[in-house]
Formats: sequence, structure tokens, C-alpha cells
Amino acid sequence: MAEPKDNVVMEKIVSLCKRRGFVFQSSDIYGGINGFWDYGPLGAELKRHVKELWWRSMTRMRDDVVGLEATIIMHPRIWQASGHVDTFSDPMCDCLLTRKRFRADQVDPQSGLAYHYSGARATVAGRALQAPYSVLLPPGKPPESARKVALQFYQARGLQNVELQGERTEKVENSQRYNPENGSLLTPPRPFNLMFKTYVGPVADEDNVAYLRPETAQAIFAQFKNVLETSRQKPPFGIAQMGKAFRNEVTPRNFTFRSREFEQMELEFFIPPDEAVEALRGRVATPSGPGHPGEPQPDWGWQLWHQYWVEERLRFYEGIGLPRTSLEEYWQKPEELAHYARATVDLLFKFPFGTQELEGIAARSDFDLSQHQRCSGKSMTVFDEELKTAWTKLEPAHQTELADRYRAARSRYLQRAGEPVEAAEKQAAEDATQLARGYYIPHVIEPSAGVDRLILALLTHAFAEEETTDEKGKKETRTLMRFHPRVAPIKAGVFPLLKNKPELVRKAREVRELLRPHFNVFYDEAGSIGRRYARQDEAGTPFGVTIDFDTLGEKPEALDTVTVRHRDDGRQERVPIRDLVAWLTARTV
RNA sequence: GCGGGCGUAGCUUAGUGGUAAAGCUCCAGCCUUCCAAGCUGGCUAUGAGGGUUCGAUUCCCUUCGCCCGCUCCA
Repeated sequence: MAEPKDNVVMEKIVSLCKRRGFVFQSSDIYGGINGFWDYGPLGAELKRHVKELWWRSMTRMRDDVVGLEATIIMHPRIWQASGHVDTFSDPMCDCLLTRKRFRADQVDPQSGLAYHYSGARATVAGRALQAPYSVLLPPGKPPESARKVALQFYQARGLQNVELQGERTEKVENSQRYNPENGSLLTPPRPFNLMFKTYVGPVADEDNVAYLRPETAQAIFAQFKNVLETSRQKPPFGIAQMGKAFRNEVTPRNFTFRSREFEQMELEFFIPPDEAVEALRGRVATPSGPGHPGEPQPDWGWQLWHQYWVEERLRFYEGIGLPRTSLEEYWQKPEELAHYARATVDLLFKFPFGTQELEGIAARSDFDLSQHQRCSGKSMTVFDEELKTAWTKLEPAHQTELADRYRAARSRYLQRAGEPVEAAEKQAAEDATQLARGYYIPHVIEPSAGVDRLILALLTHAFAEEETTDEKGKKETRTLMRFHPRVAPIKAGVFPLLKNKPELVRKAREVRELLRPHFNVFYDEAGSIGRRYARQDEAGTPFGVTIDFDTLGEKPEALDTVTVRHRDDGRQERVPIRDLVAWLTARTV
């Protein structure tokens, strides 16, 4: 995925973002804070439009998705069930010589003779360094190789012509304290918690630790039963949520791409397990080829649902101005998948700094709800009357086959989750019995997108520079943001051709008031008309509405019409004022 | 977290151990009949803290931030 990086373009974009008010550094006047960014007036509008379009396409335009708005701080056990407490806090240690980082529990245990040193002295300058250090010498290697590593260590700390001090040796068995590659001592294991920790209530002690959510998804799983029971939905259906999430990233980089506080748009789409679909419909439909599989069908299995959501999401991106040519689909290889995932597709965008993930669409099996069922003790099953009836009509052999498949899958999950084999088998058999009675834990397809990454993608995709030559032959660079009109922060600029003609100004203000209830419009009378167009080009405003003398009736046939000027090509057309709202609506909604 | 580079106005850059310069932007006024025109005037900066010095934007230290590489990325 390595690509040539274009820093110059990124720097121009960052500069424009600040200059025009798209993105500012958080806490700027105090020197900023690493990994946090604010949206200025134009950025806030852009982000709002993107979120509204997502919410609209995911919930309002569909019968089968409902919304949720959960808190950022939740019961800490949620993060134990999800696995975040464990996976976010692996102790890490670094090689003292090469700085290479290891997960403390994954270092290959080493045996041999450890050479300990209390410090070293520079023979020429006479400088001494009191810094304990050790090297592990594997069996059969000469002691000189251990000393050589130790010399490198002290030389790296600024000593010349090193003389080692306080050498002593010690037998070591199966130690994880040394780098298997060079024998160098590692730093002590240090916890690496990527979740932001806080305390609920005024007393900050370990009993009331809580975390800022590192993803919005878990709230959806935790509220699954409440939503199911109140929304009159049943699988296949989804719960959508937008909201802030927090990760204490090791290295925030690439402008807003990897921030510590960021916003997600996530859908958890719940489907019956394939065994239930087969019992109900007699078969499980699987993808017949690439592309959008069309309207959802009752016999779809997880693979078709997964493909469906990948294609739906691609359509969404196309609809807001990111063509397929700007995106890449990456199907994770089996060895890259999380253990609970059956398939994951990353939608990548070609950023100037490399091709990077915008959204992941994961088929997550029934892992998430199962985890919460186990950890909370509350049932996460769905009852399907139709399934219960259909099951009784199956051939006994078919019943056995489906129940076996379901039981095996449940057992695999339970064993991976750490249940002893015997208990897992027993529980899985019970789950299979429940399936026959119409109860199952839904499987999940999860399209999970980063809002701020998408905003950055839109910004970098929209950014354009054009060389223009004015009438004096002077070359100029015109900067413009070619946002899709649907996401553009300002939909139209409204300008009187001249500022010092009160009748033009009055009419222009009327037009502004006419448009204001429908669109974000910007009135500007300062400077030449060309300058005002150029200012709006940098803000990415797709249309300029200019009130001139024809509007006032200089040419009677043009009375009450305005010039509409197109951002991308400077084209102009004449539109009657009474048609303006409809004209703009057709192009910006 | 480690190593390297950088930090002067809103932006892009200049410069100096002794009054901080310019272009663009922005604001006000005049002018202007469709693409950054012109004239006049104006606002705004040495990232922060400490040290050396009579005096520091310049030298030193610390810190914060940005960029690059490494590392990490459930």
C-alpha cells in the first residue's frame, strides 16, 4: 500500500483549512494539543452535511434501520466484554539497543548466561556513565559477543573508547527480559492503555474507573434488546449511531486522519444465522457475482448481506462526490481477520499521504451479542415464531444437519471465548435446541466509518489549483474546492454586482432572505465581483448568484432574473428569481 | 515512545546579539456594469517558559506543536 507521498499538497490543504476556517488546531492559543482538531465555520457546515446525509440514507430512507444516541461513558464491563480492556492494555517493552518494541507476553523466552554491567567509562575523556545494562549470551557463544553488544549500548549513549565496568554473570532460564535477536536487555514491561480512563463520581479511586468509549459500536450491542423490544423491528434490521469516540493513539499523524478524539458513523445490521435462513427458506442464497446484489431478499445469507452493505456504502461515497476511482476495496486476507470476523472489506481512499482506510465493513458473526450475553448474563436471543414453525416442517435429517452446524459454530465461539471444552459443548448443544424452538443470537454486519477521515478525504479530493492568466498576461493560481454541491458548506454566494448602487444591494439582500430558509447562503458585497467569486471558490461554494442591472429591468425581458455562476467552469446562466429555490434544491439536495 | 528537521502577522516568506521587512489575505473608505483591477488608510507576528547578556527573535536549556523516518494501529 506504500505510495509516493505528496507533502506539498497536504501542506497546502492544511494551510487552506486554517486560512478559510475549515480546520483549526485544538487549543491553538495554548500551543495546540497533539491529536485533537477543531472544525471552523466552514468545516462545521461540511461535517454537518456529511453526517446528515449519512443519517438520512441509513435511517430515514430505509424501513429496516433505526437510530440510537448513547453515552460516551458506559459501564466499564462493556469494555471487558468487547475485549478492549485486554487488547488495549498490552504491556509493551522496548529493546534498549535498537528501540524495537515487543509485546511483553510475546517475547520468545531465552536461556543462557546473562552479563550484567553497572556502567561504563570513557577511557580518553574519563567520563563515566552509571547505567546498569545486561546482555544475554546464548549457550555456545563467546563472551566477547556479549561485551560487543554492551559496548554498542554505552557508545550509543555518547561514550567514546568505552571500558565496561562491574561485569558479573548469572545463569538465566526462559527469560522474556531479553531481545531474542541481539540479547540486549529490554525495558521493563510498561502498560499501554489506548483507552482514555476517567473516574465516575468525585472520588478518583480504582472502584469507579470508567473509560471514554473507543468505539460507538458497543453501545448498540448493549442496547440491542431495548431497541428490539421498542422499535417493532426484527432481523434483518439495523441500528445506526453517530458519535464521538476516543483512542489514546500512539502516534497521531497526517493532519486529522488519526486523531485521539474522533467521530464515527456506525451501523450494526443484525441478521439471522444462515442455519435459520435455511430452515425458513429452504436455502441460503449466496453471491452470484460482484456488484450490487439488488433489493434485500429473505433468503440472503451473511455473505450476500455483507456484499450488499459494501455496495451500499460505495454508492453513498459516490453520492457525495468520491467516485469509485478515488476509492479502493480491500478484502482482508483470512490471516488478517480478527478471530471473530468472517470477512472484512476496507474501503480505502487515495489520500496524498497514502491509500488509507475510510470505512470497514465487517461480517462479525454472532460474536458481539454472544460476548454481552455471556458477560452480562442477559439473553441476547431473538425469538422468531416463523422459524419455530418452519423447523417442525423440516425433514428430520435436515433438522439434524442444521442443528449440528449451529452447534459446531456455537461451540467454536464458546471455546475461543475461553470456556472449557465440556462446558462449551454442553452450552452449544443447548443453543442448538433453542434454535429449533425459534431462538437465535443474531449475526452482525458492521459498516463502520470515520467521519473525520471522510471529511479529510472530501477536502483532499476537492482541492484543486488552476493556472490562470489575466488580461495583463500575469499568471495566477486559482485555488478552488470542488465539493459535491450536496456537501458544500455554503450552497450559494449572493452578490450585488456593485456595492455603491443601493437598488442592487437592496435586491441582493432580498434574494438572500429568500434563499436563507432553504440553504446555507453567504451574502458578500465587498470588493470586485471577481474577487467575491474567487473567495467562494476557495470555500467550495458551487453557485454564485449575482444581482445586476438586468435584474432591475435594464433589459425588460430579464427583469427579476439573476446570473448564476458555476464554480467549476465559470459558466453563467440566467435564472428567474422565483425559480431559484427549486433550481438550487435540484442541485444541492 | 525513539531519532532527525522545523517553528517570525490569518497565509507564504525575509532578516538581525541593538527600532522586525515584504507580498497576499482581511477590515474601512473611494472607485468599479461579471471572474483575485486601482487608490487611500488600518489591524495583526518572533509557539511557551527559563537561562546567558547592558540588551535575545537570534546563543543555551526545557517544554509544546508541526513535518519526516521508526514503532504502534484491537
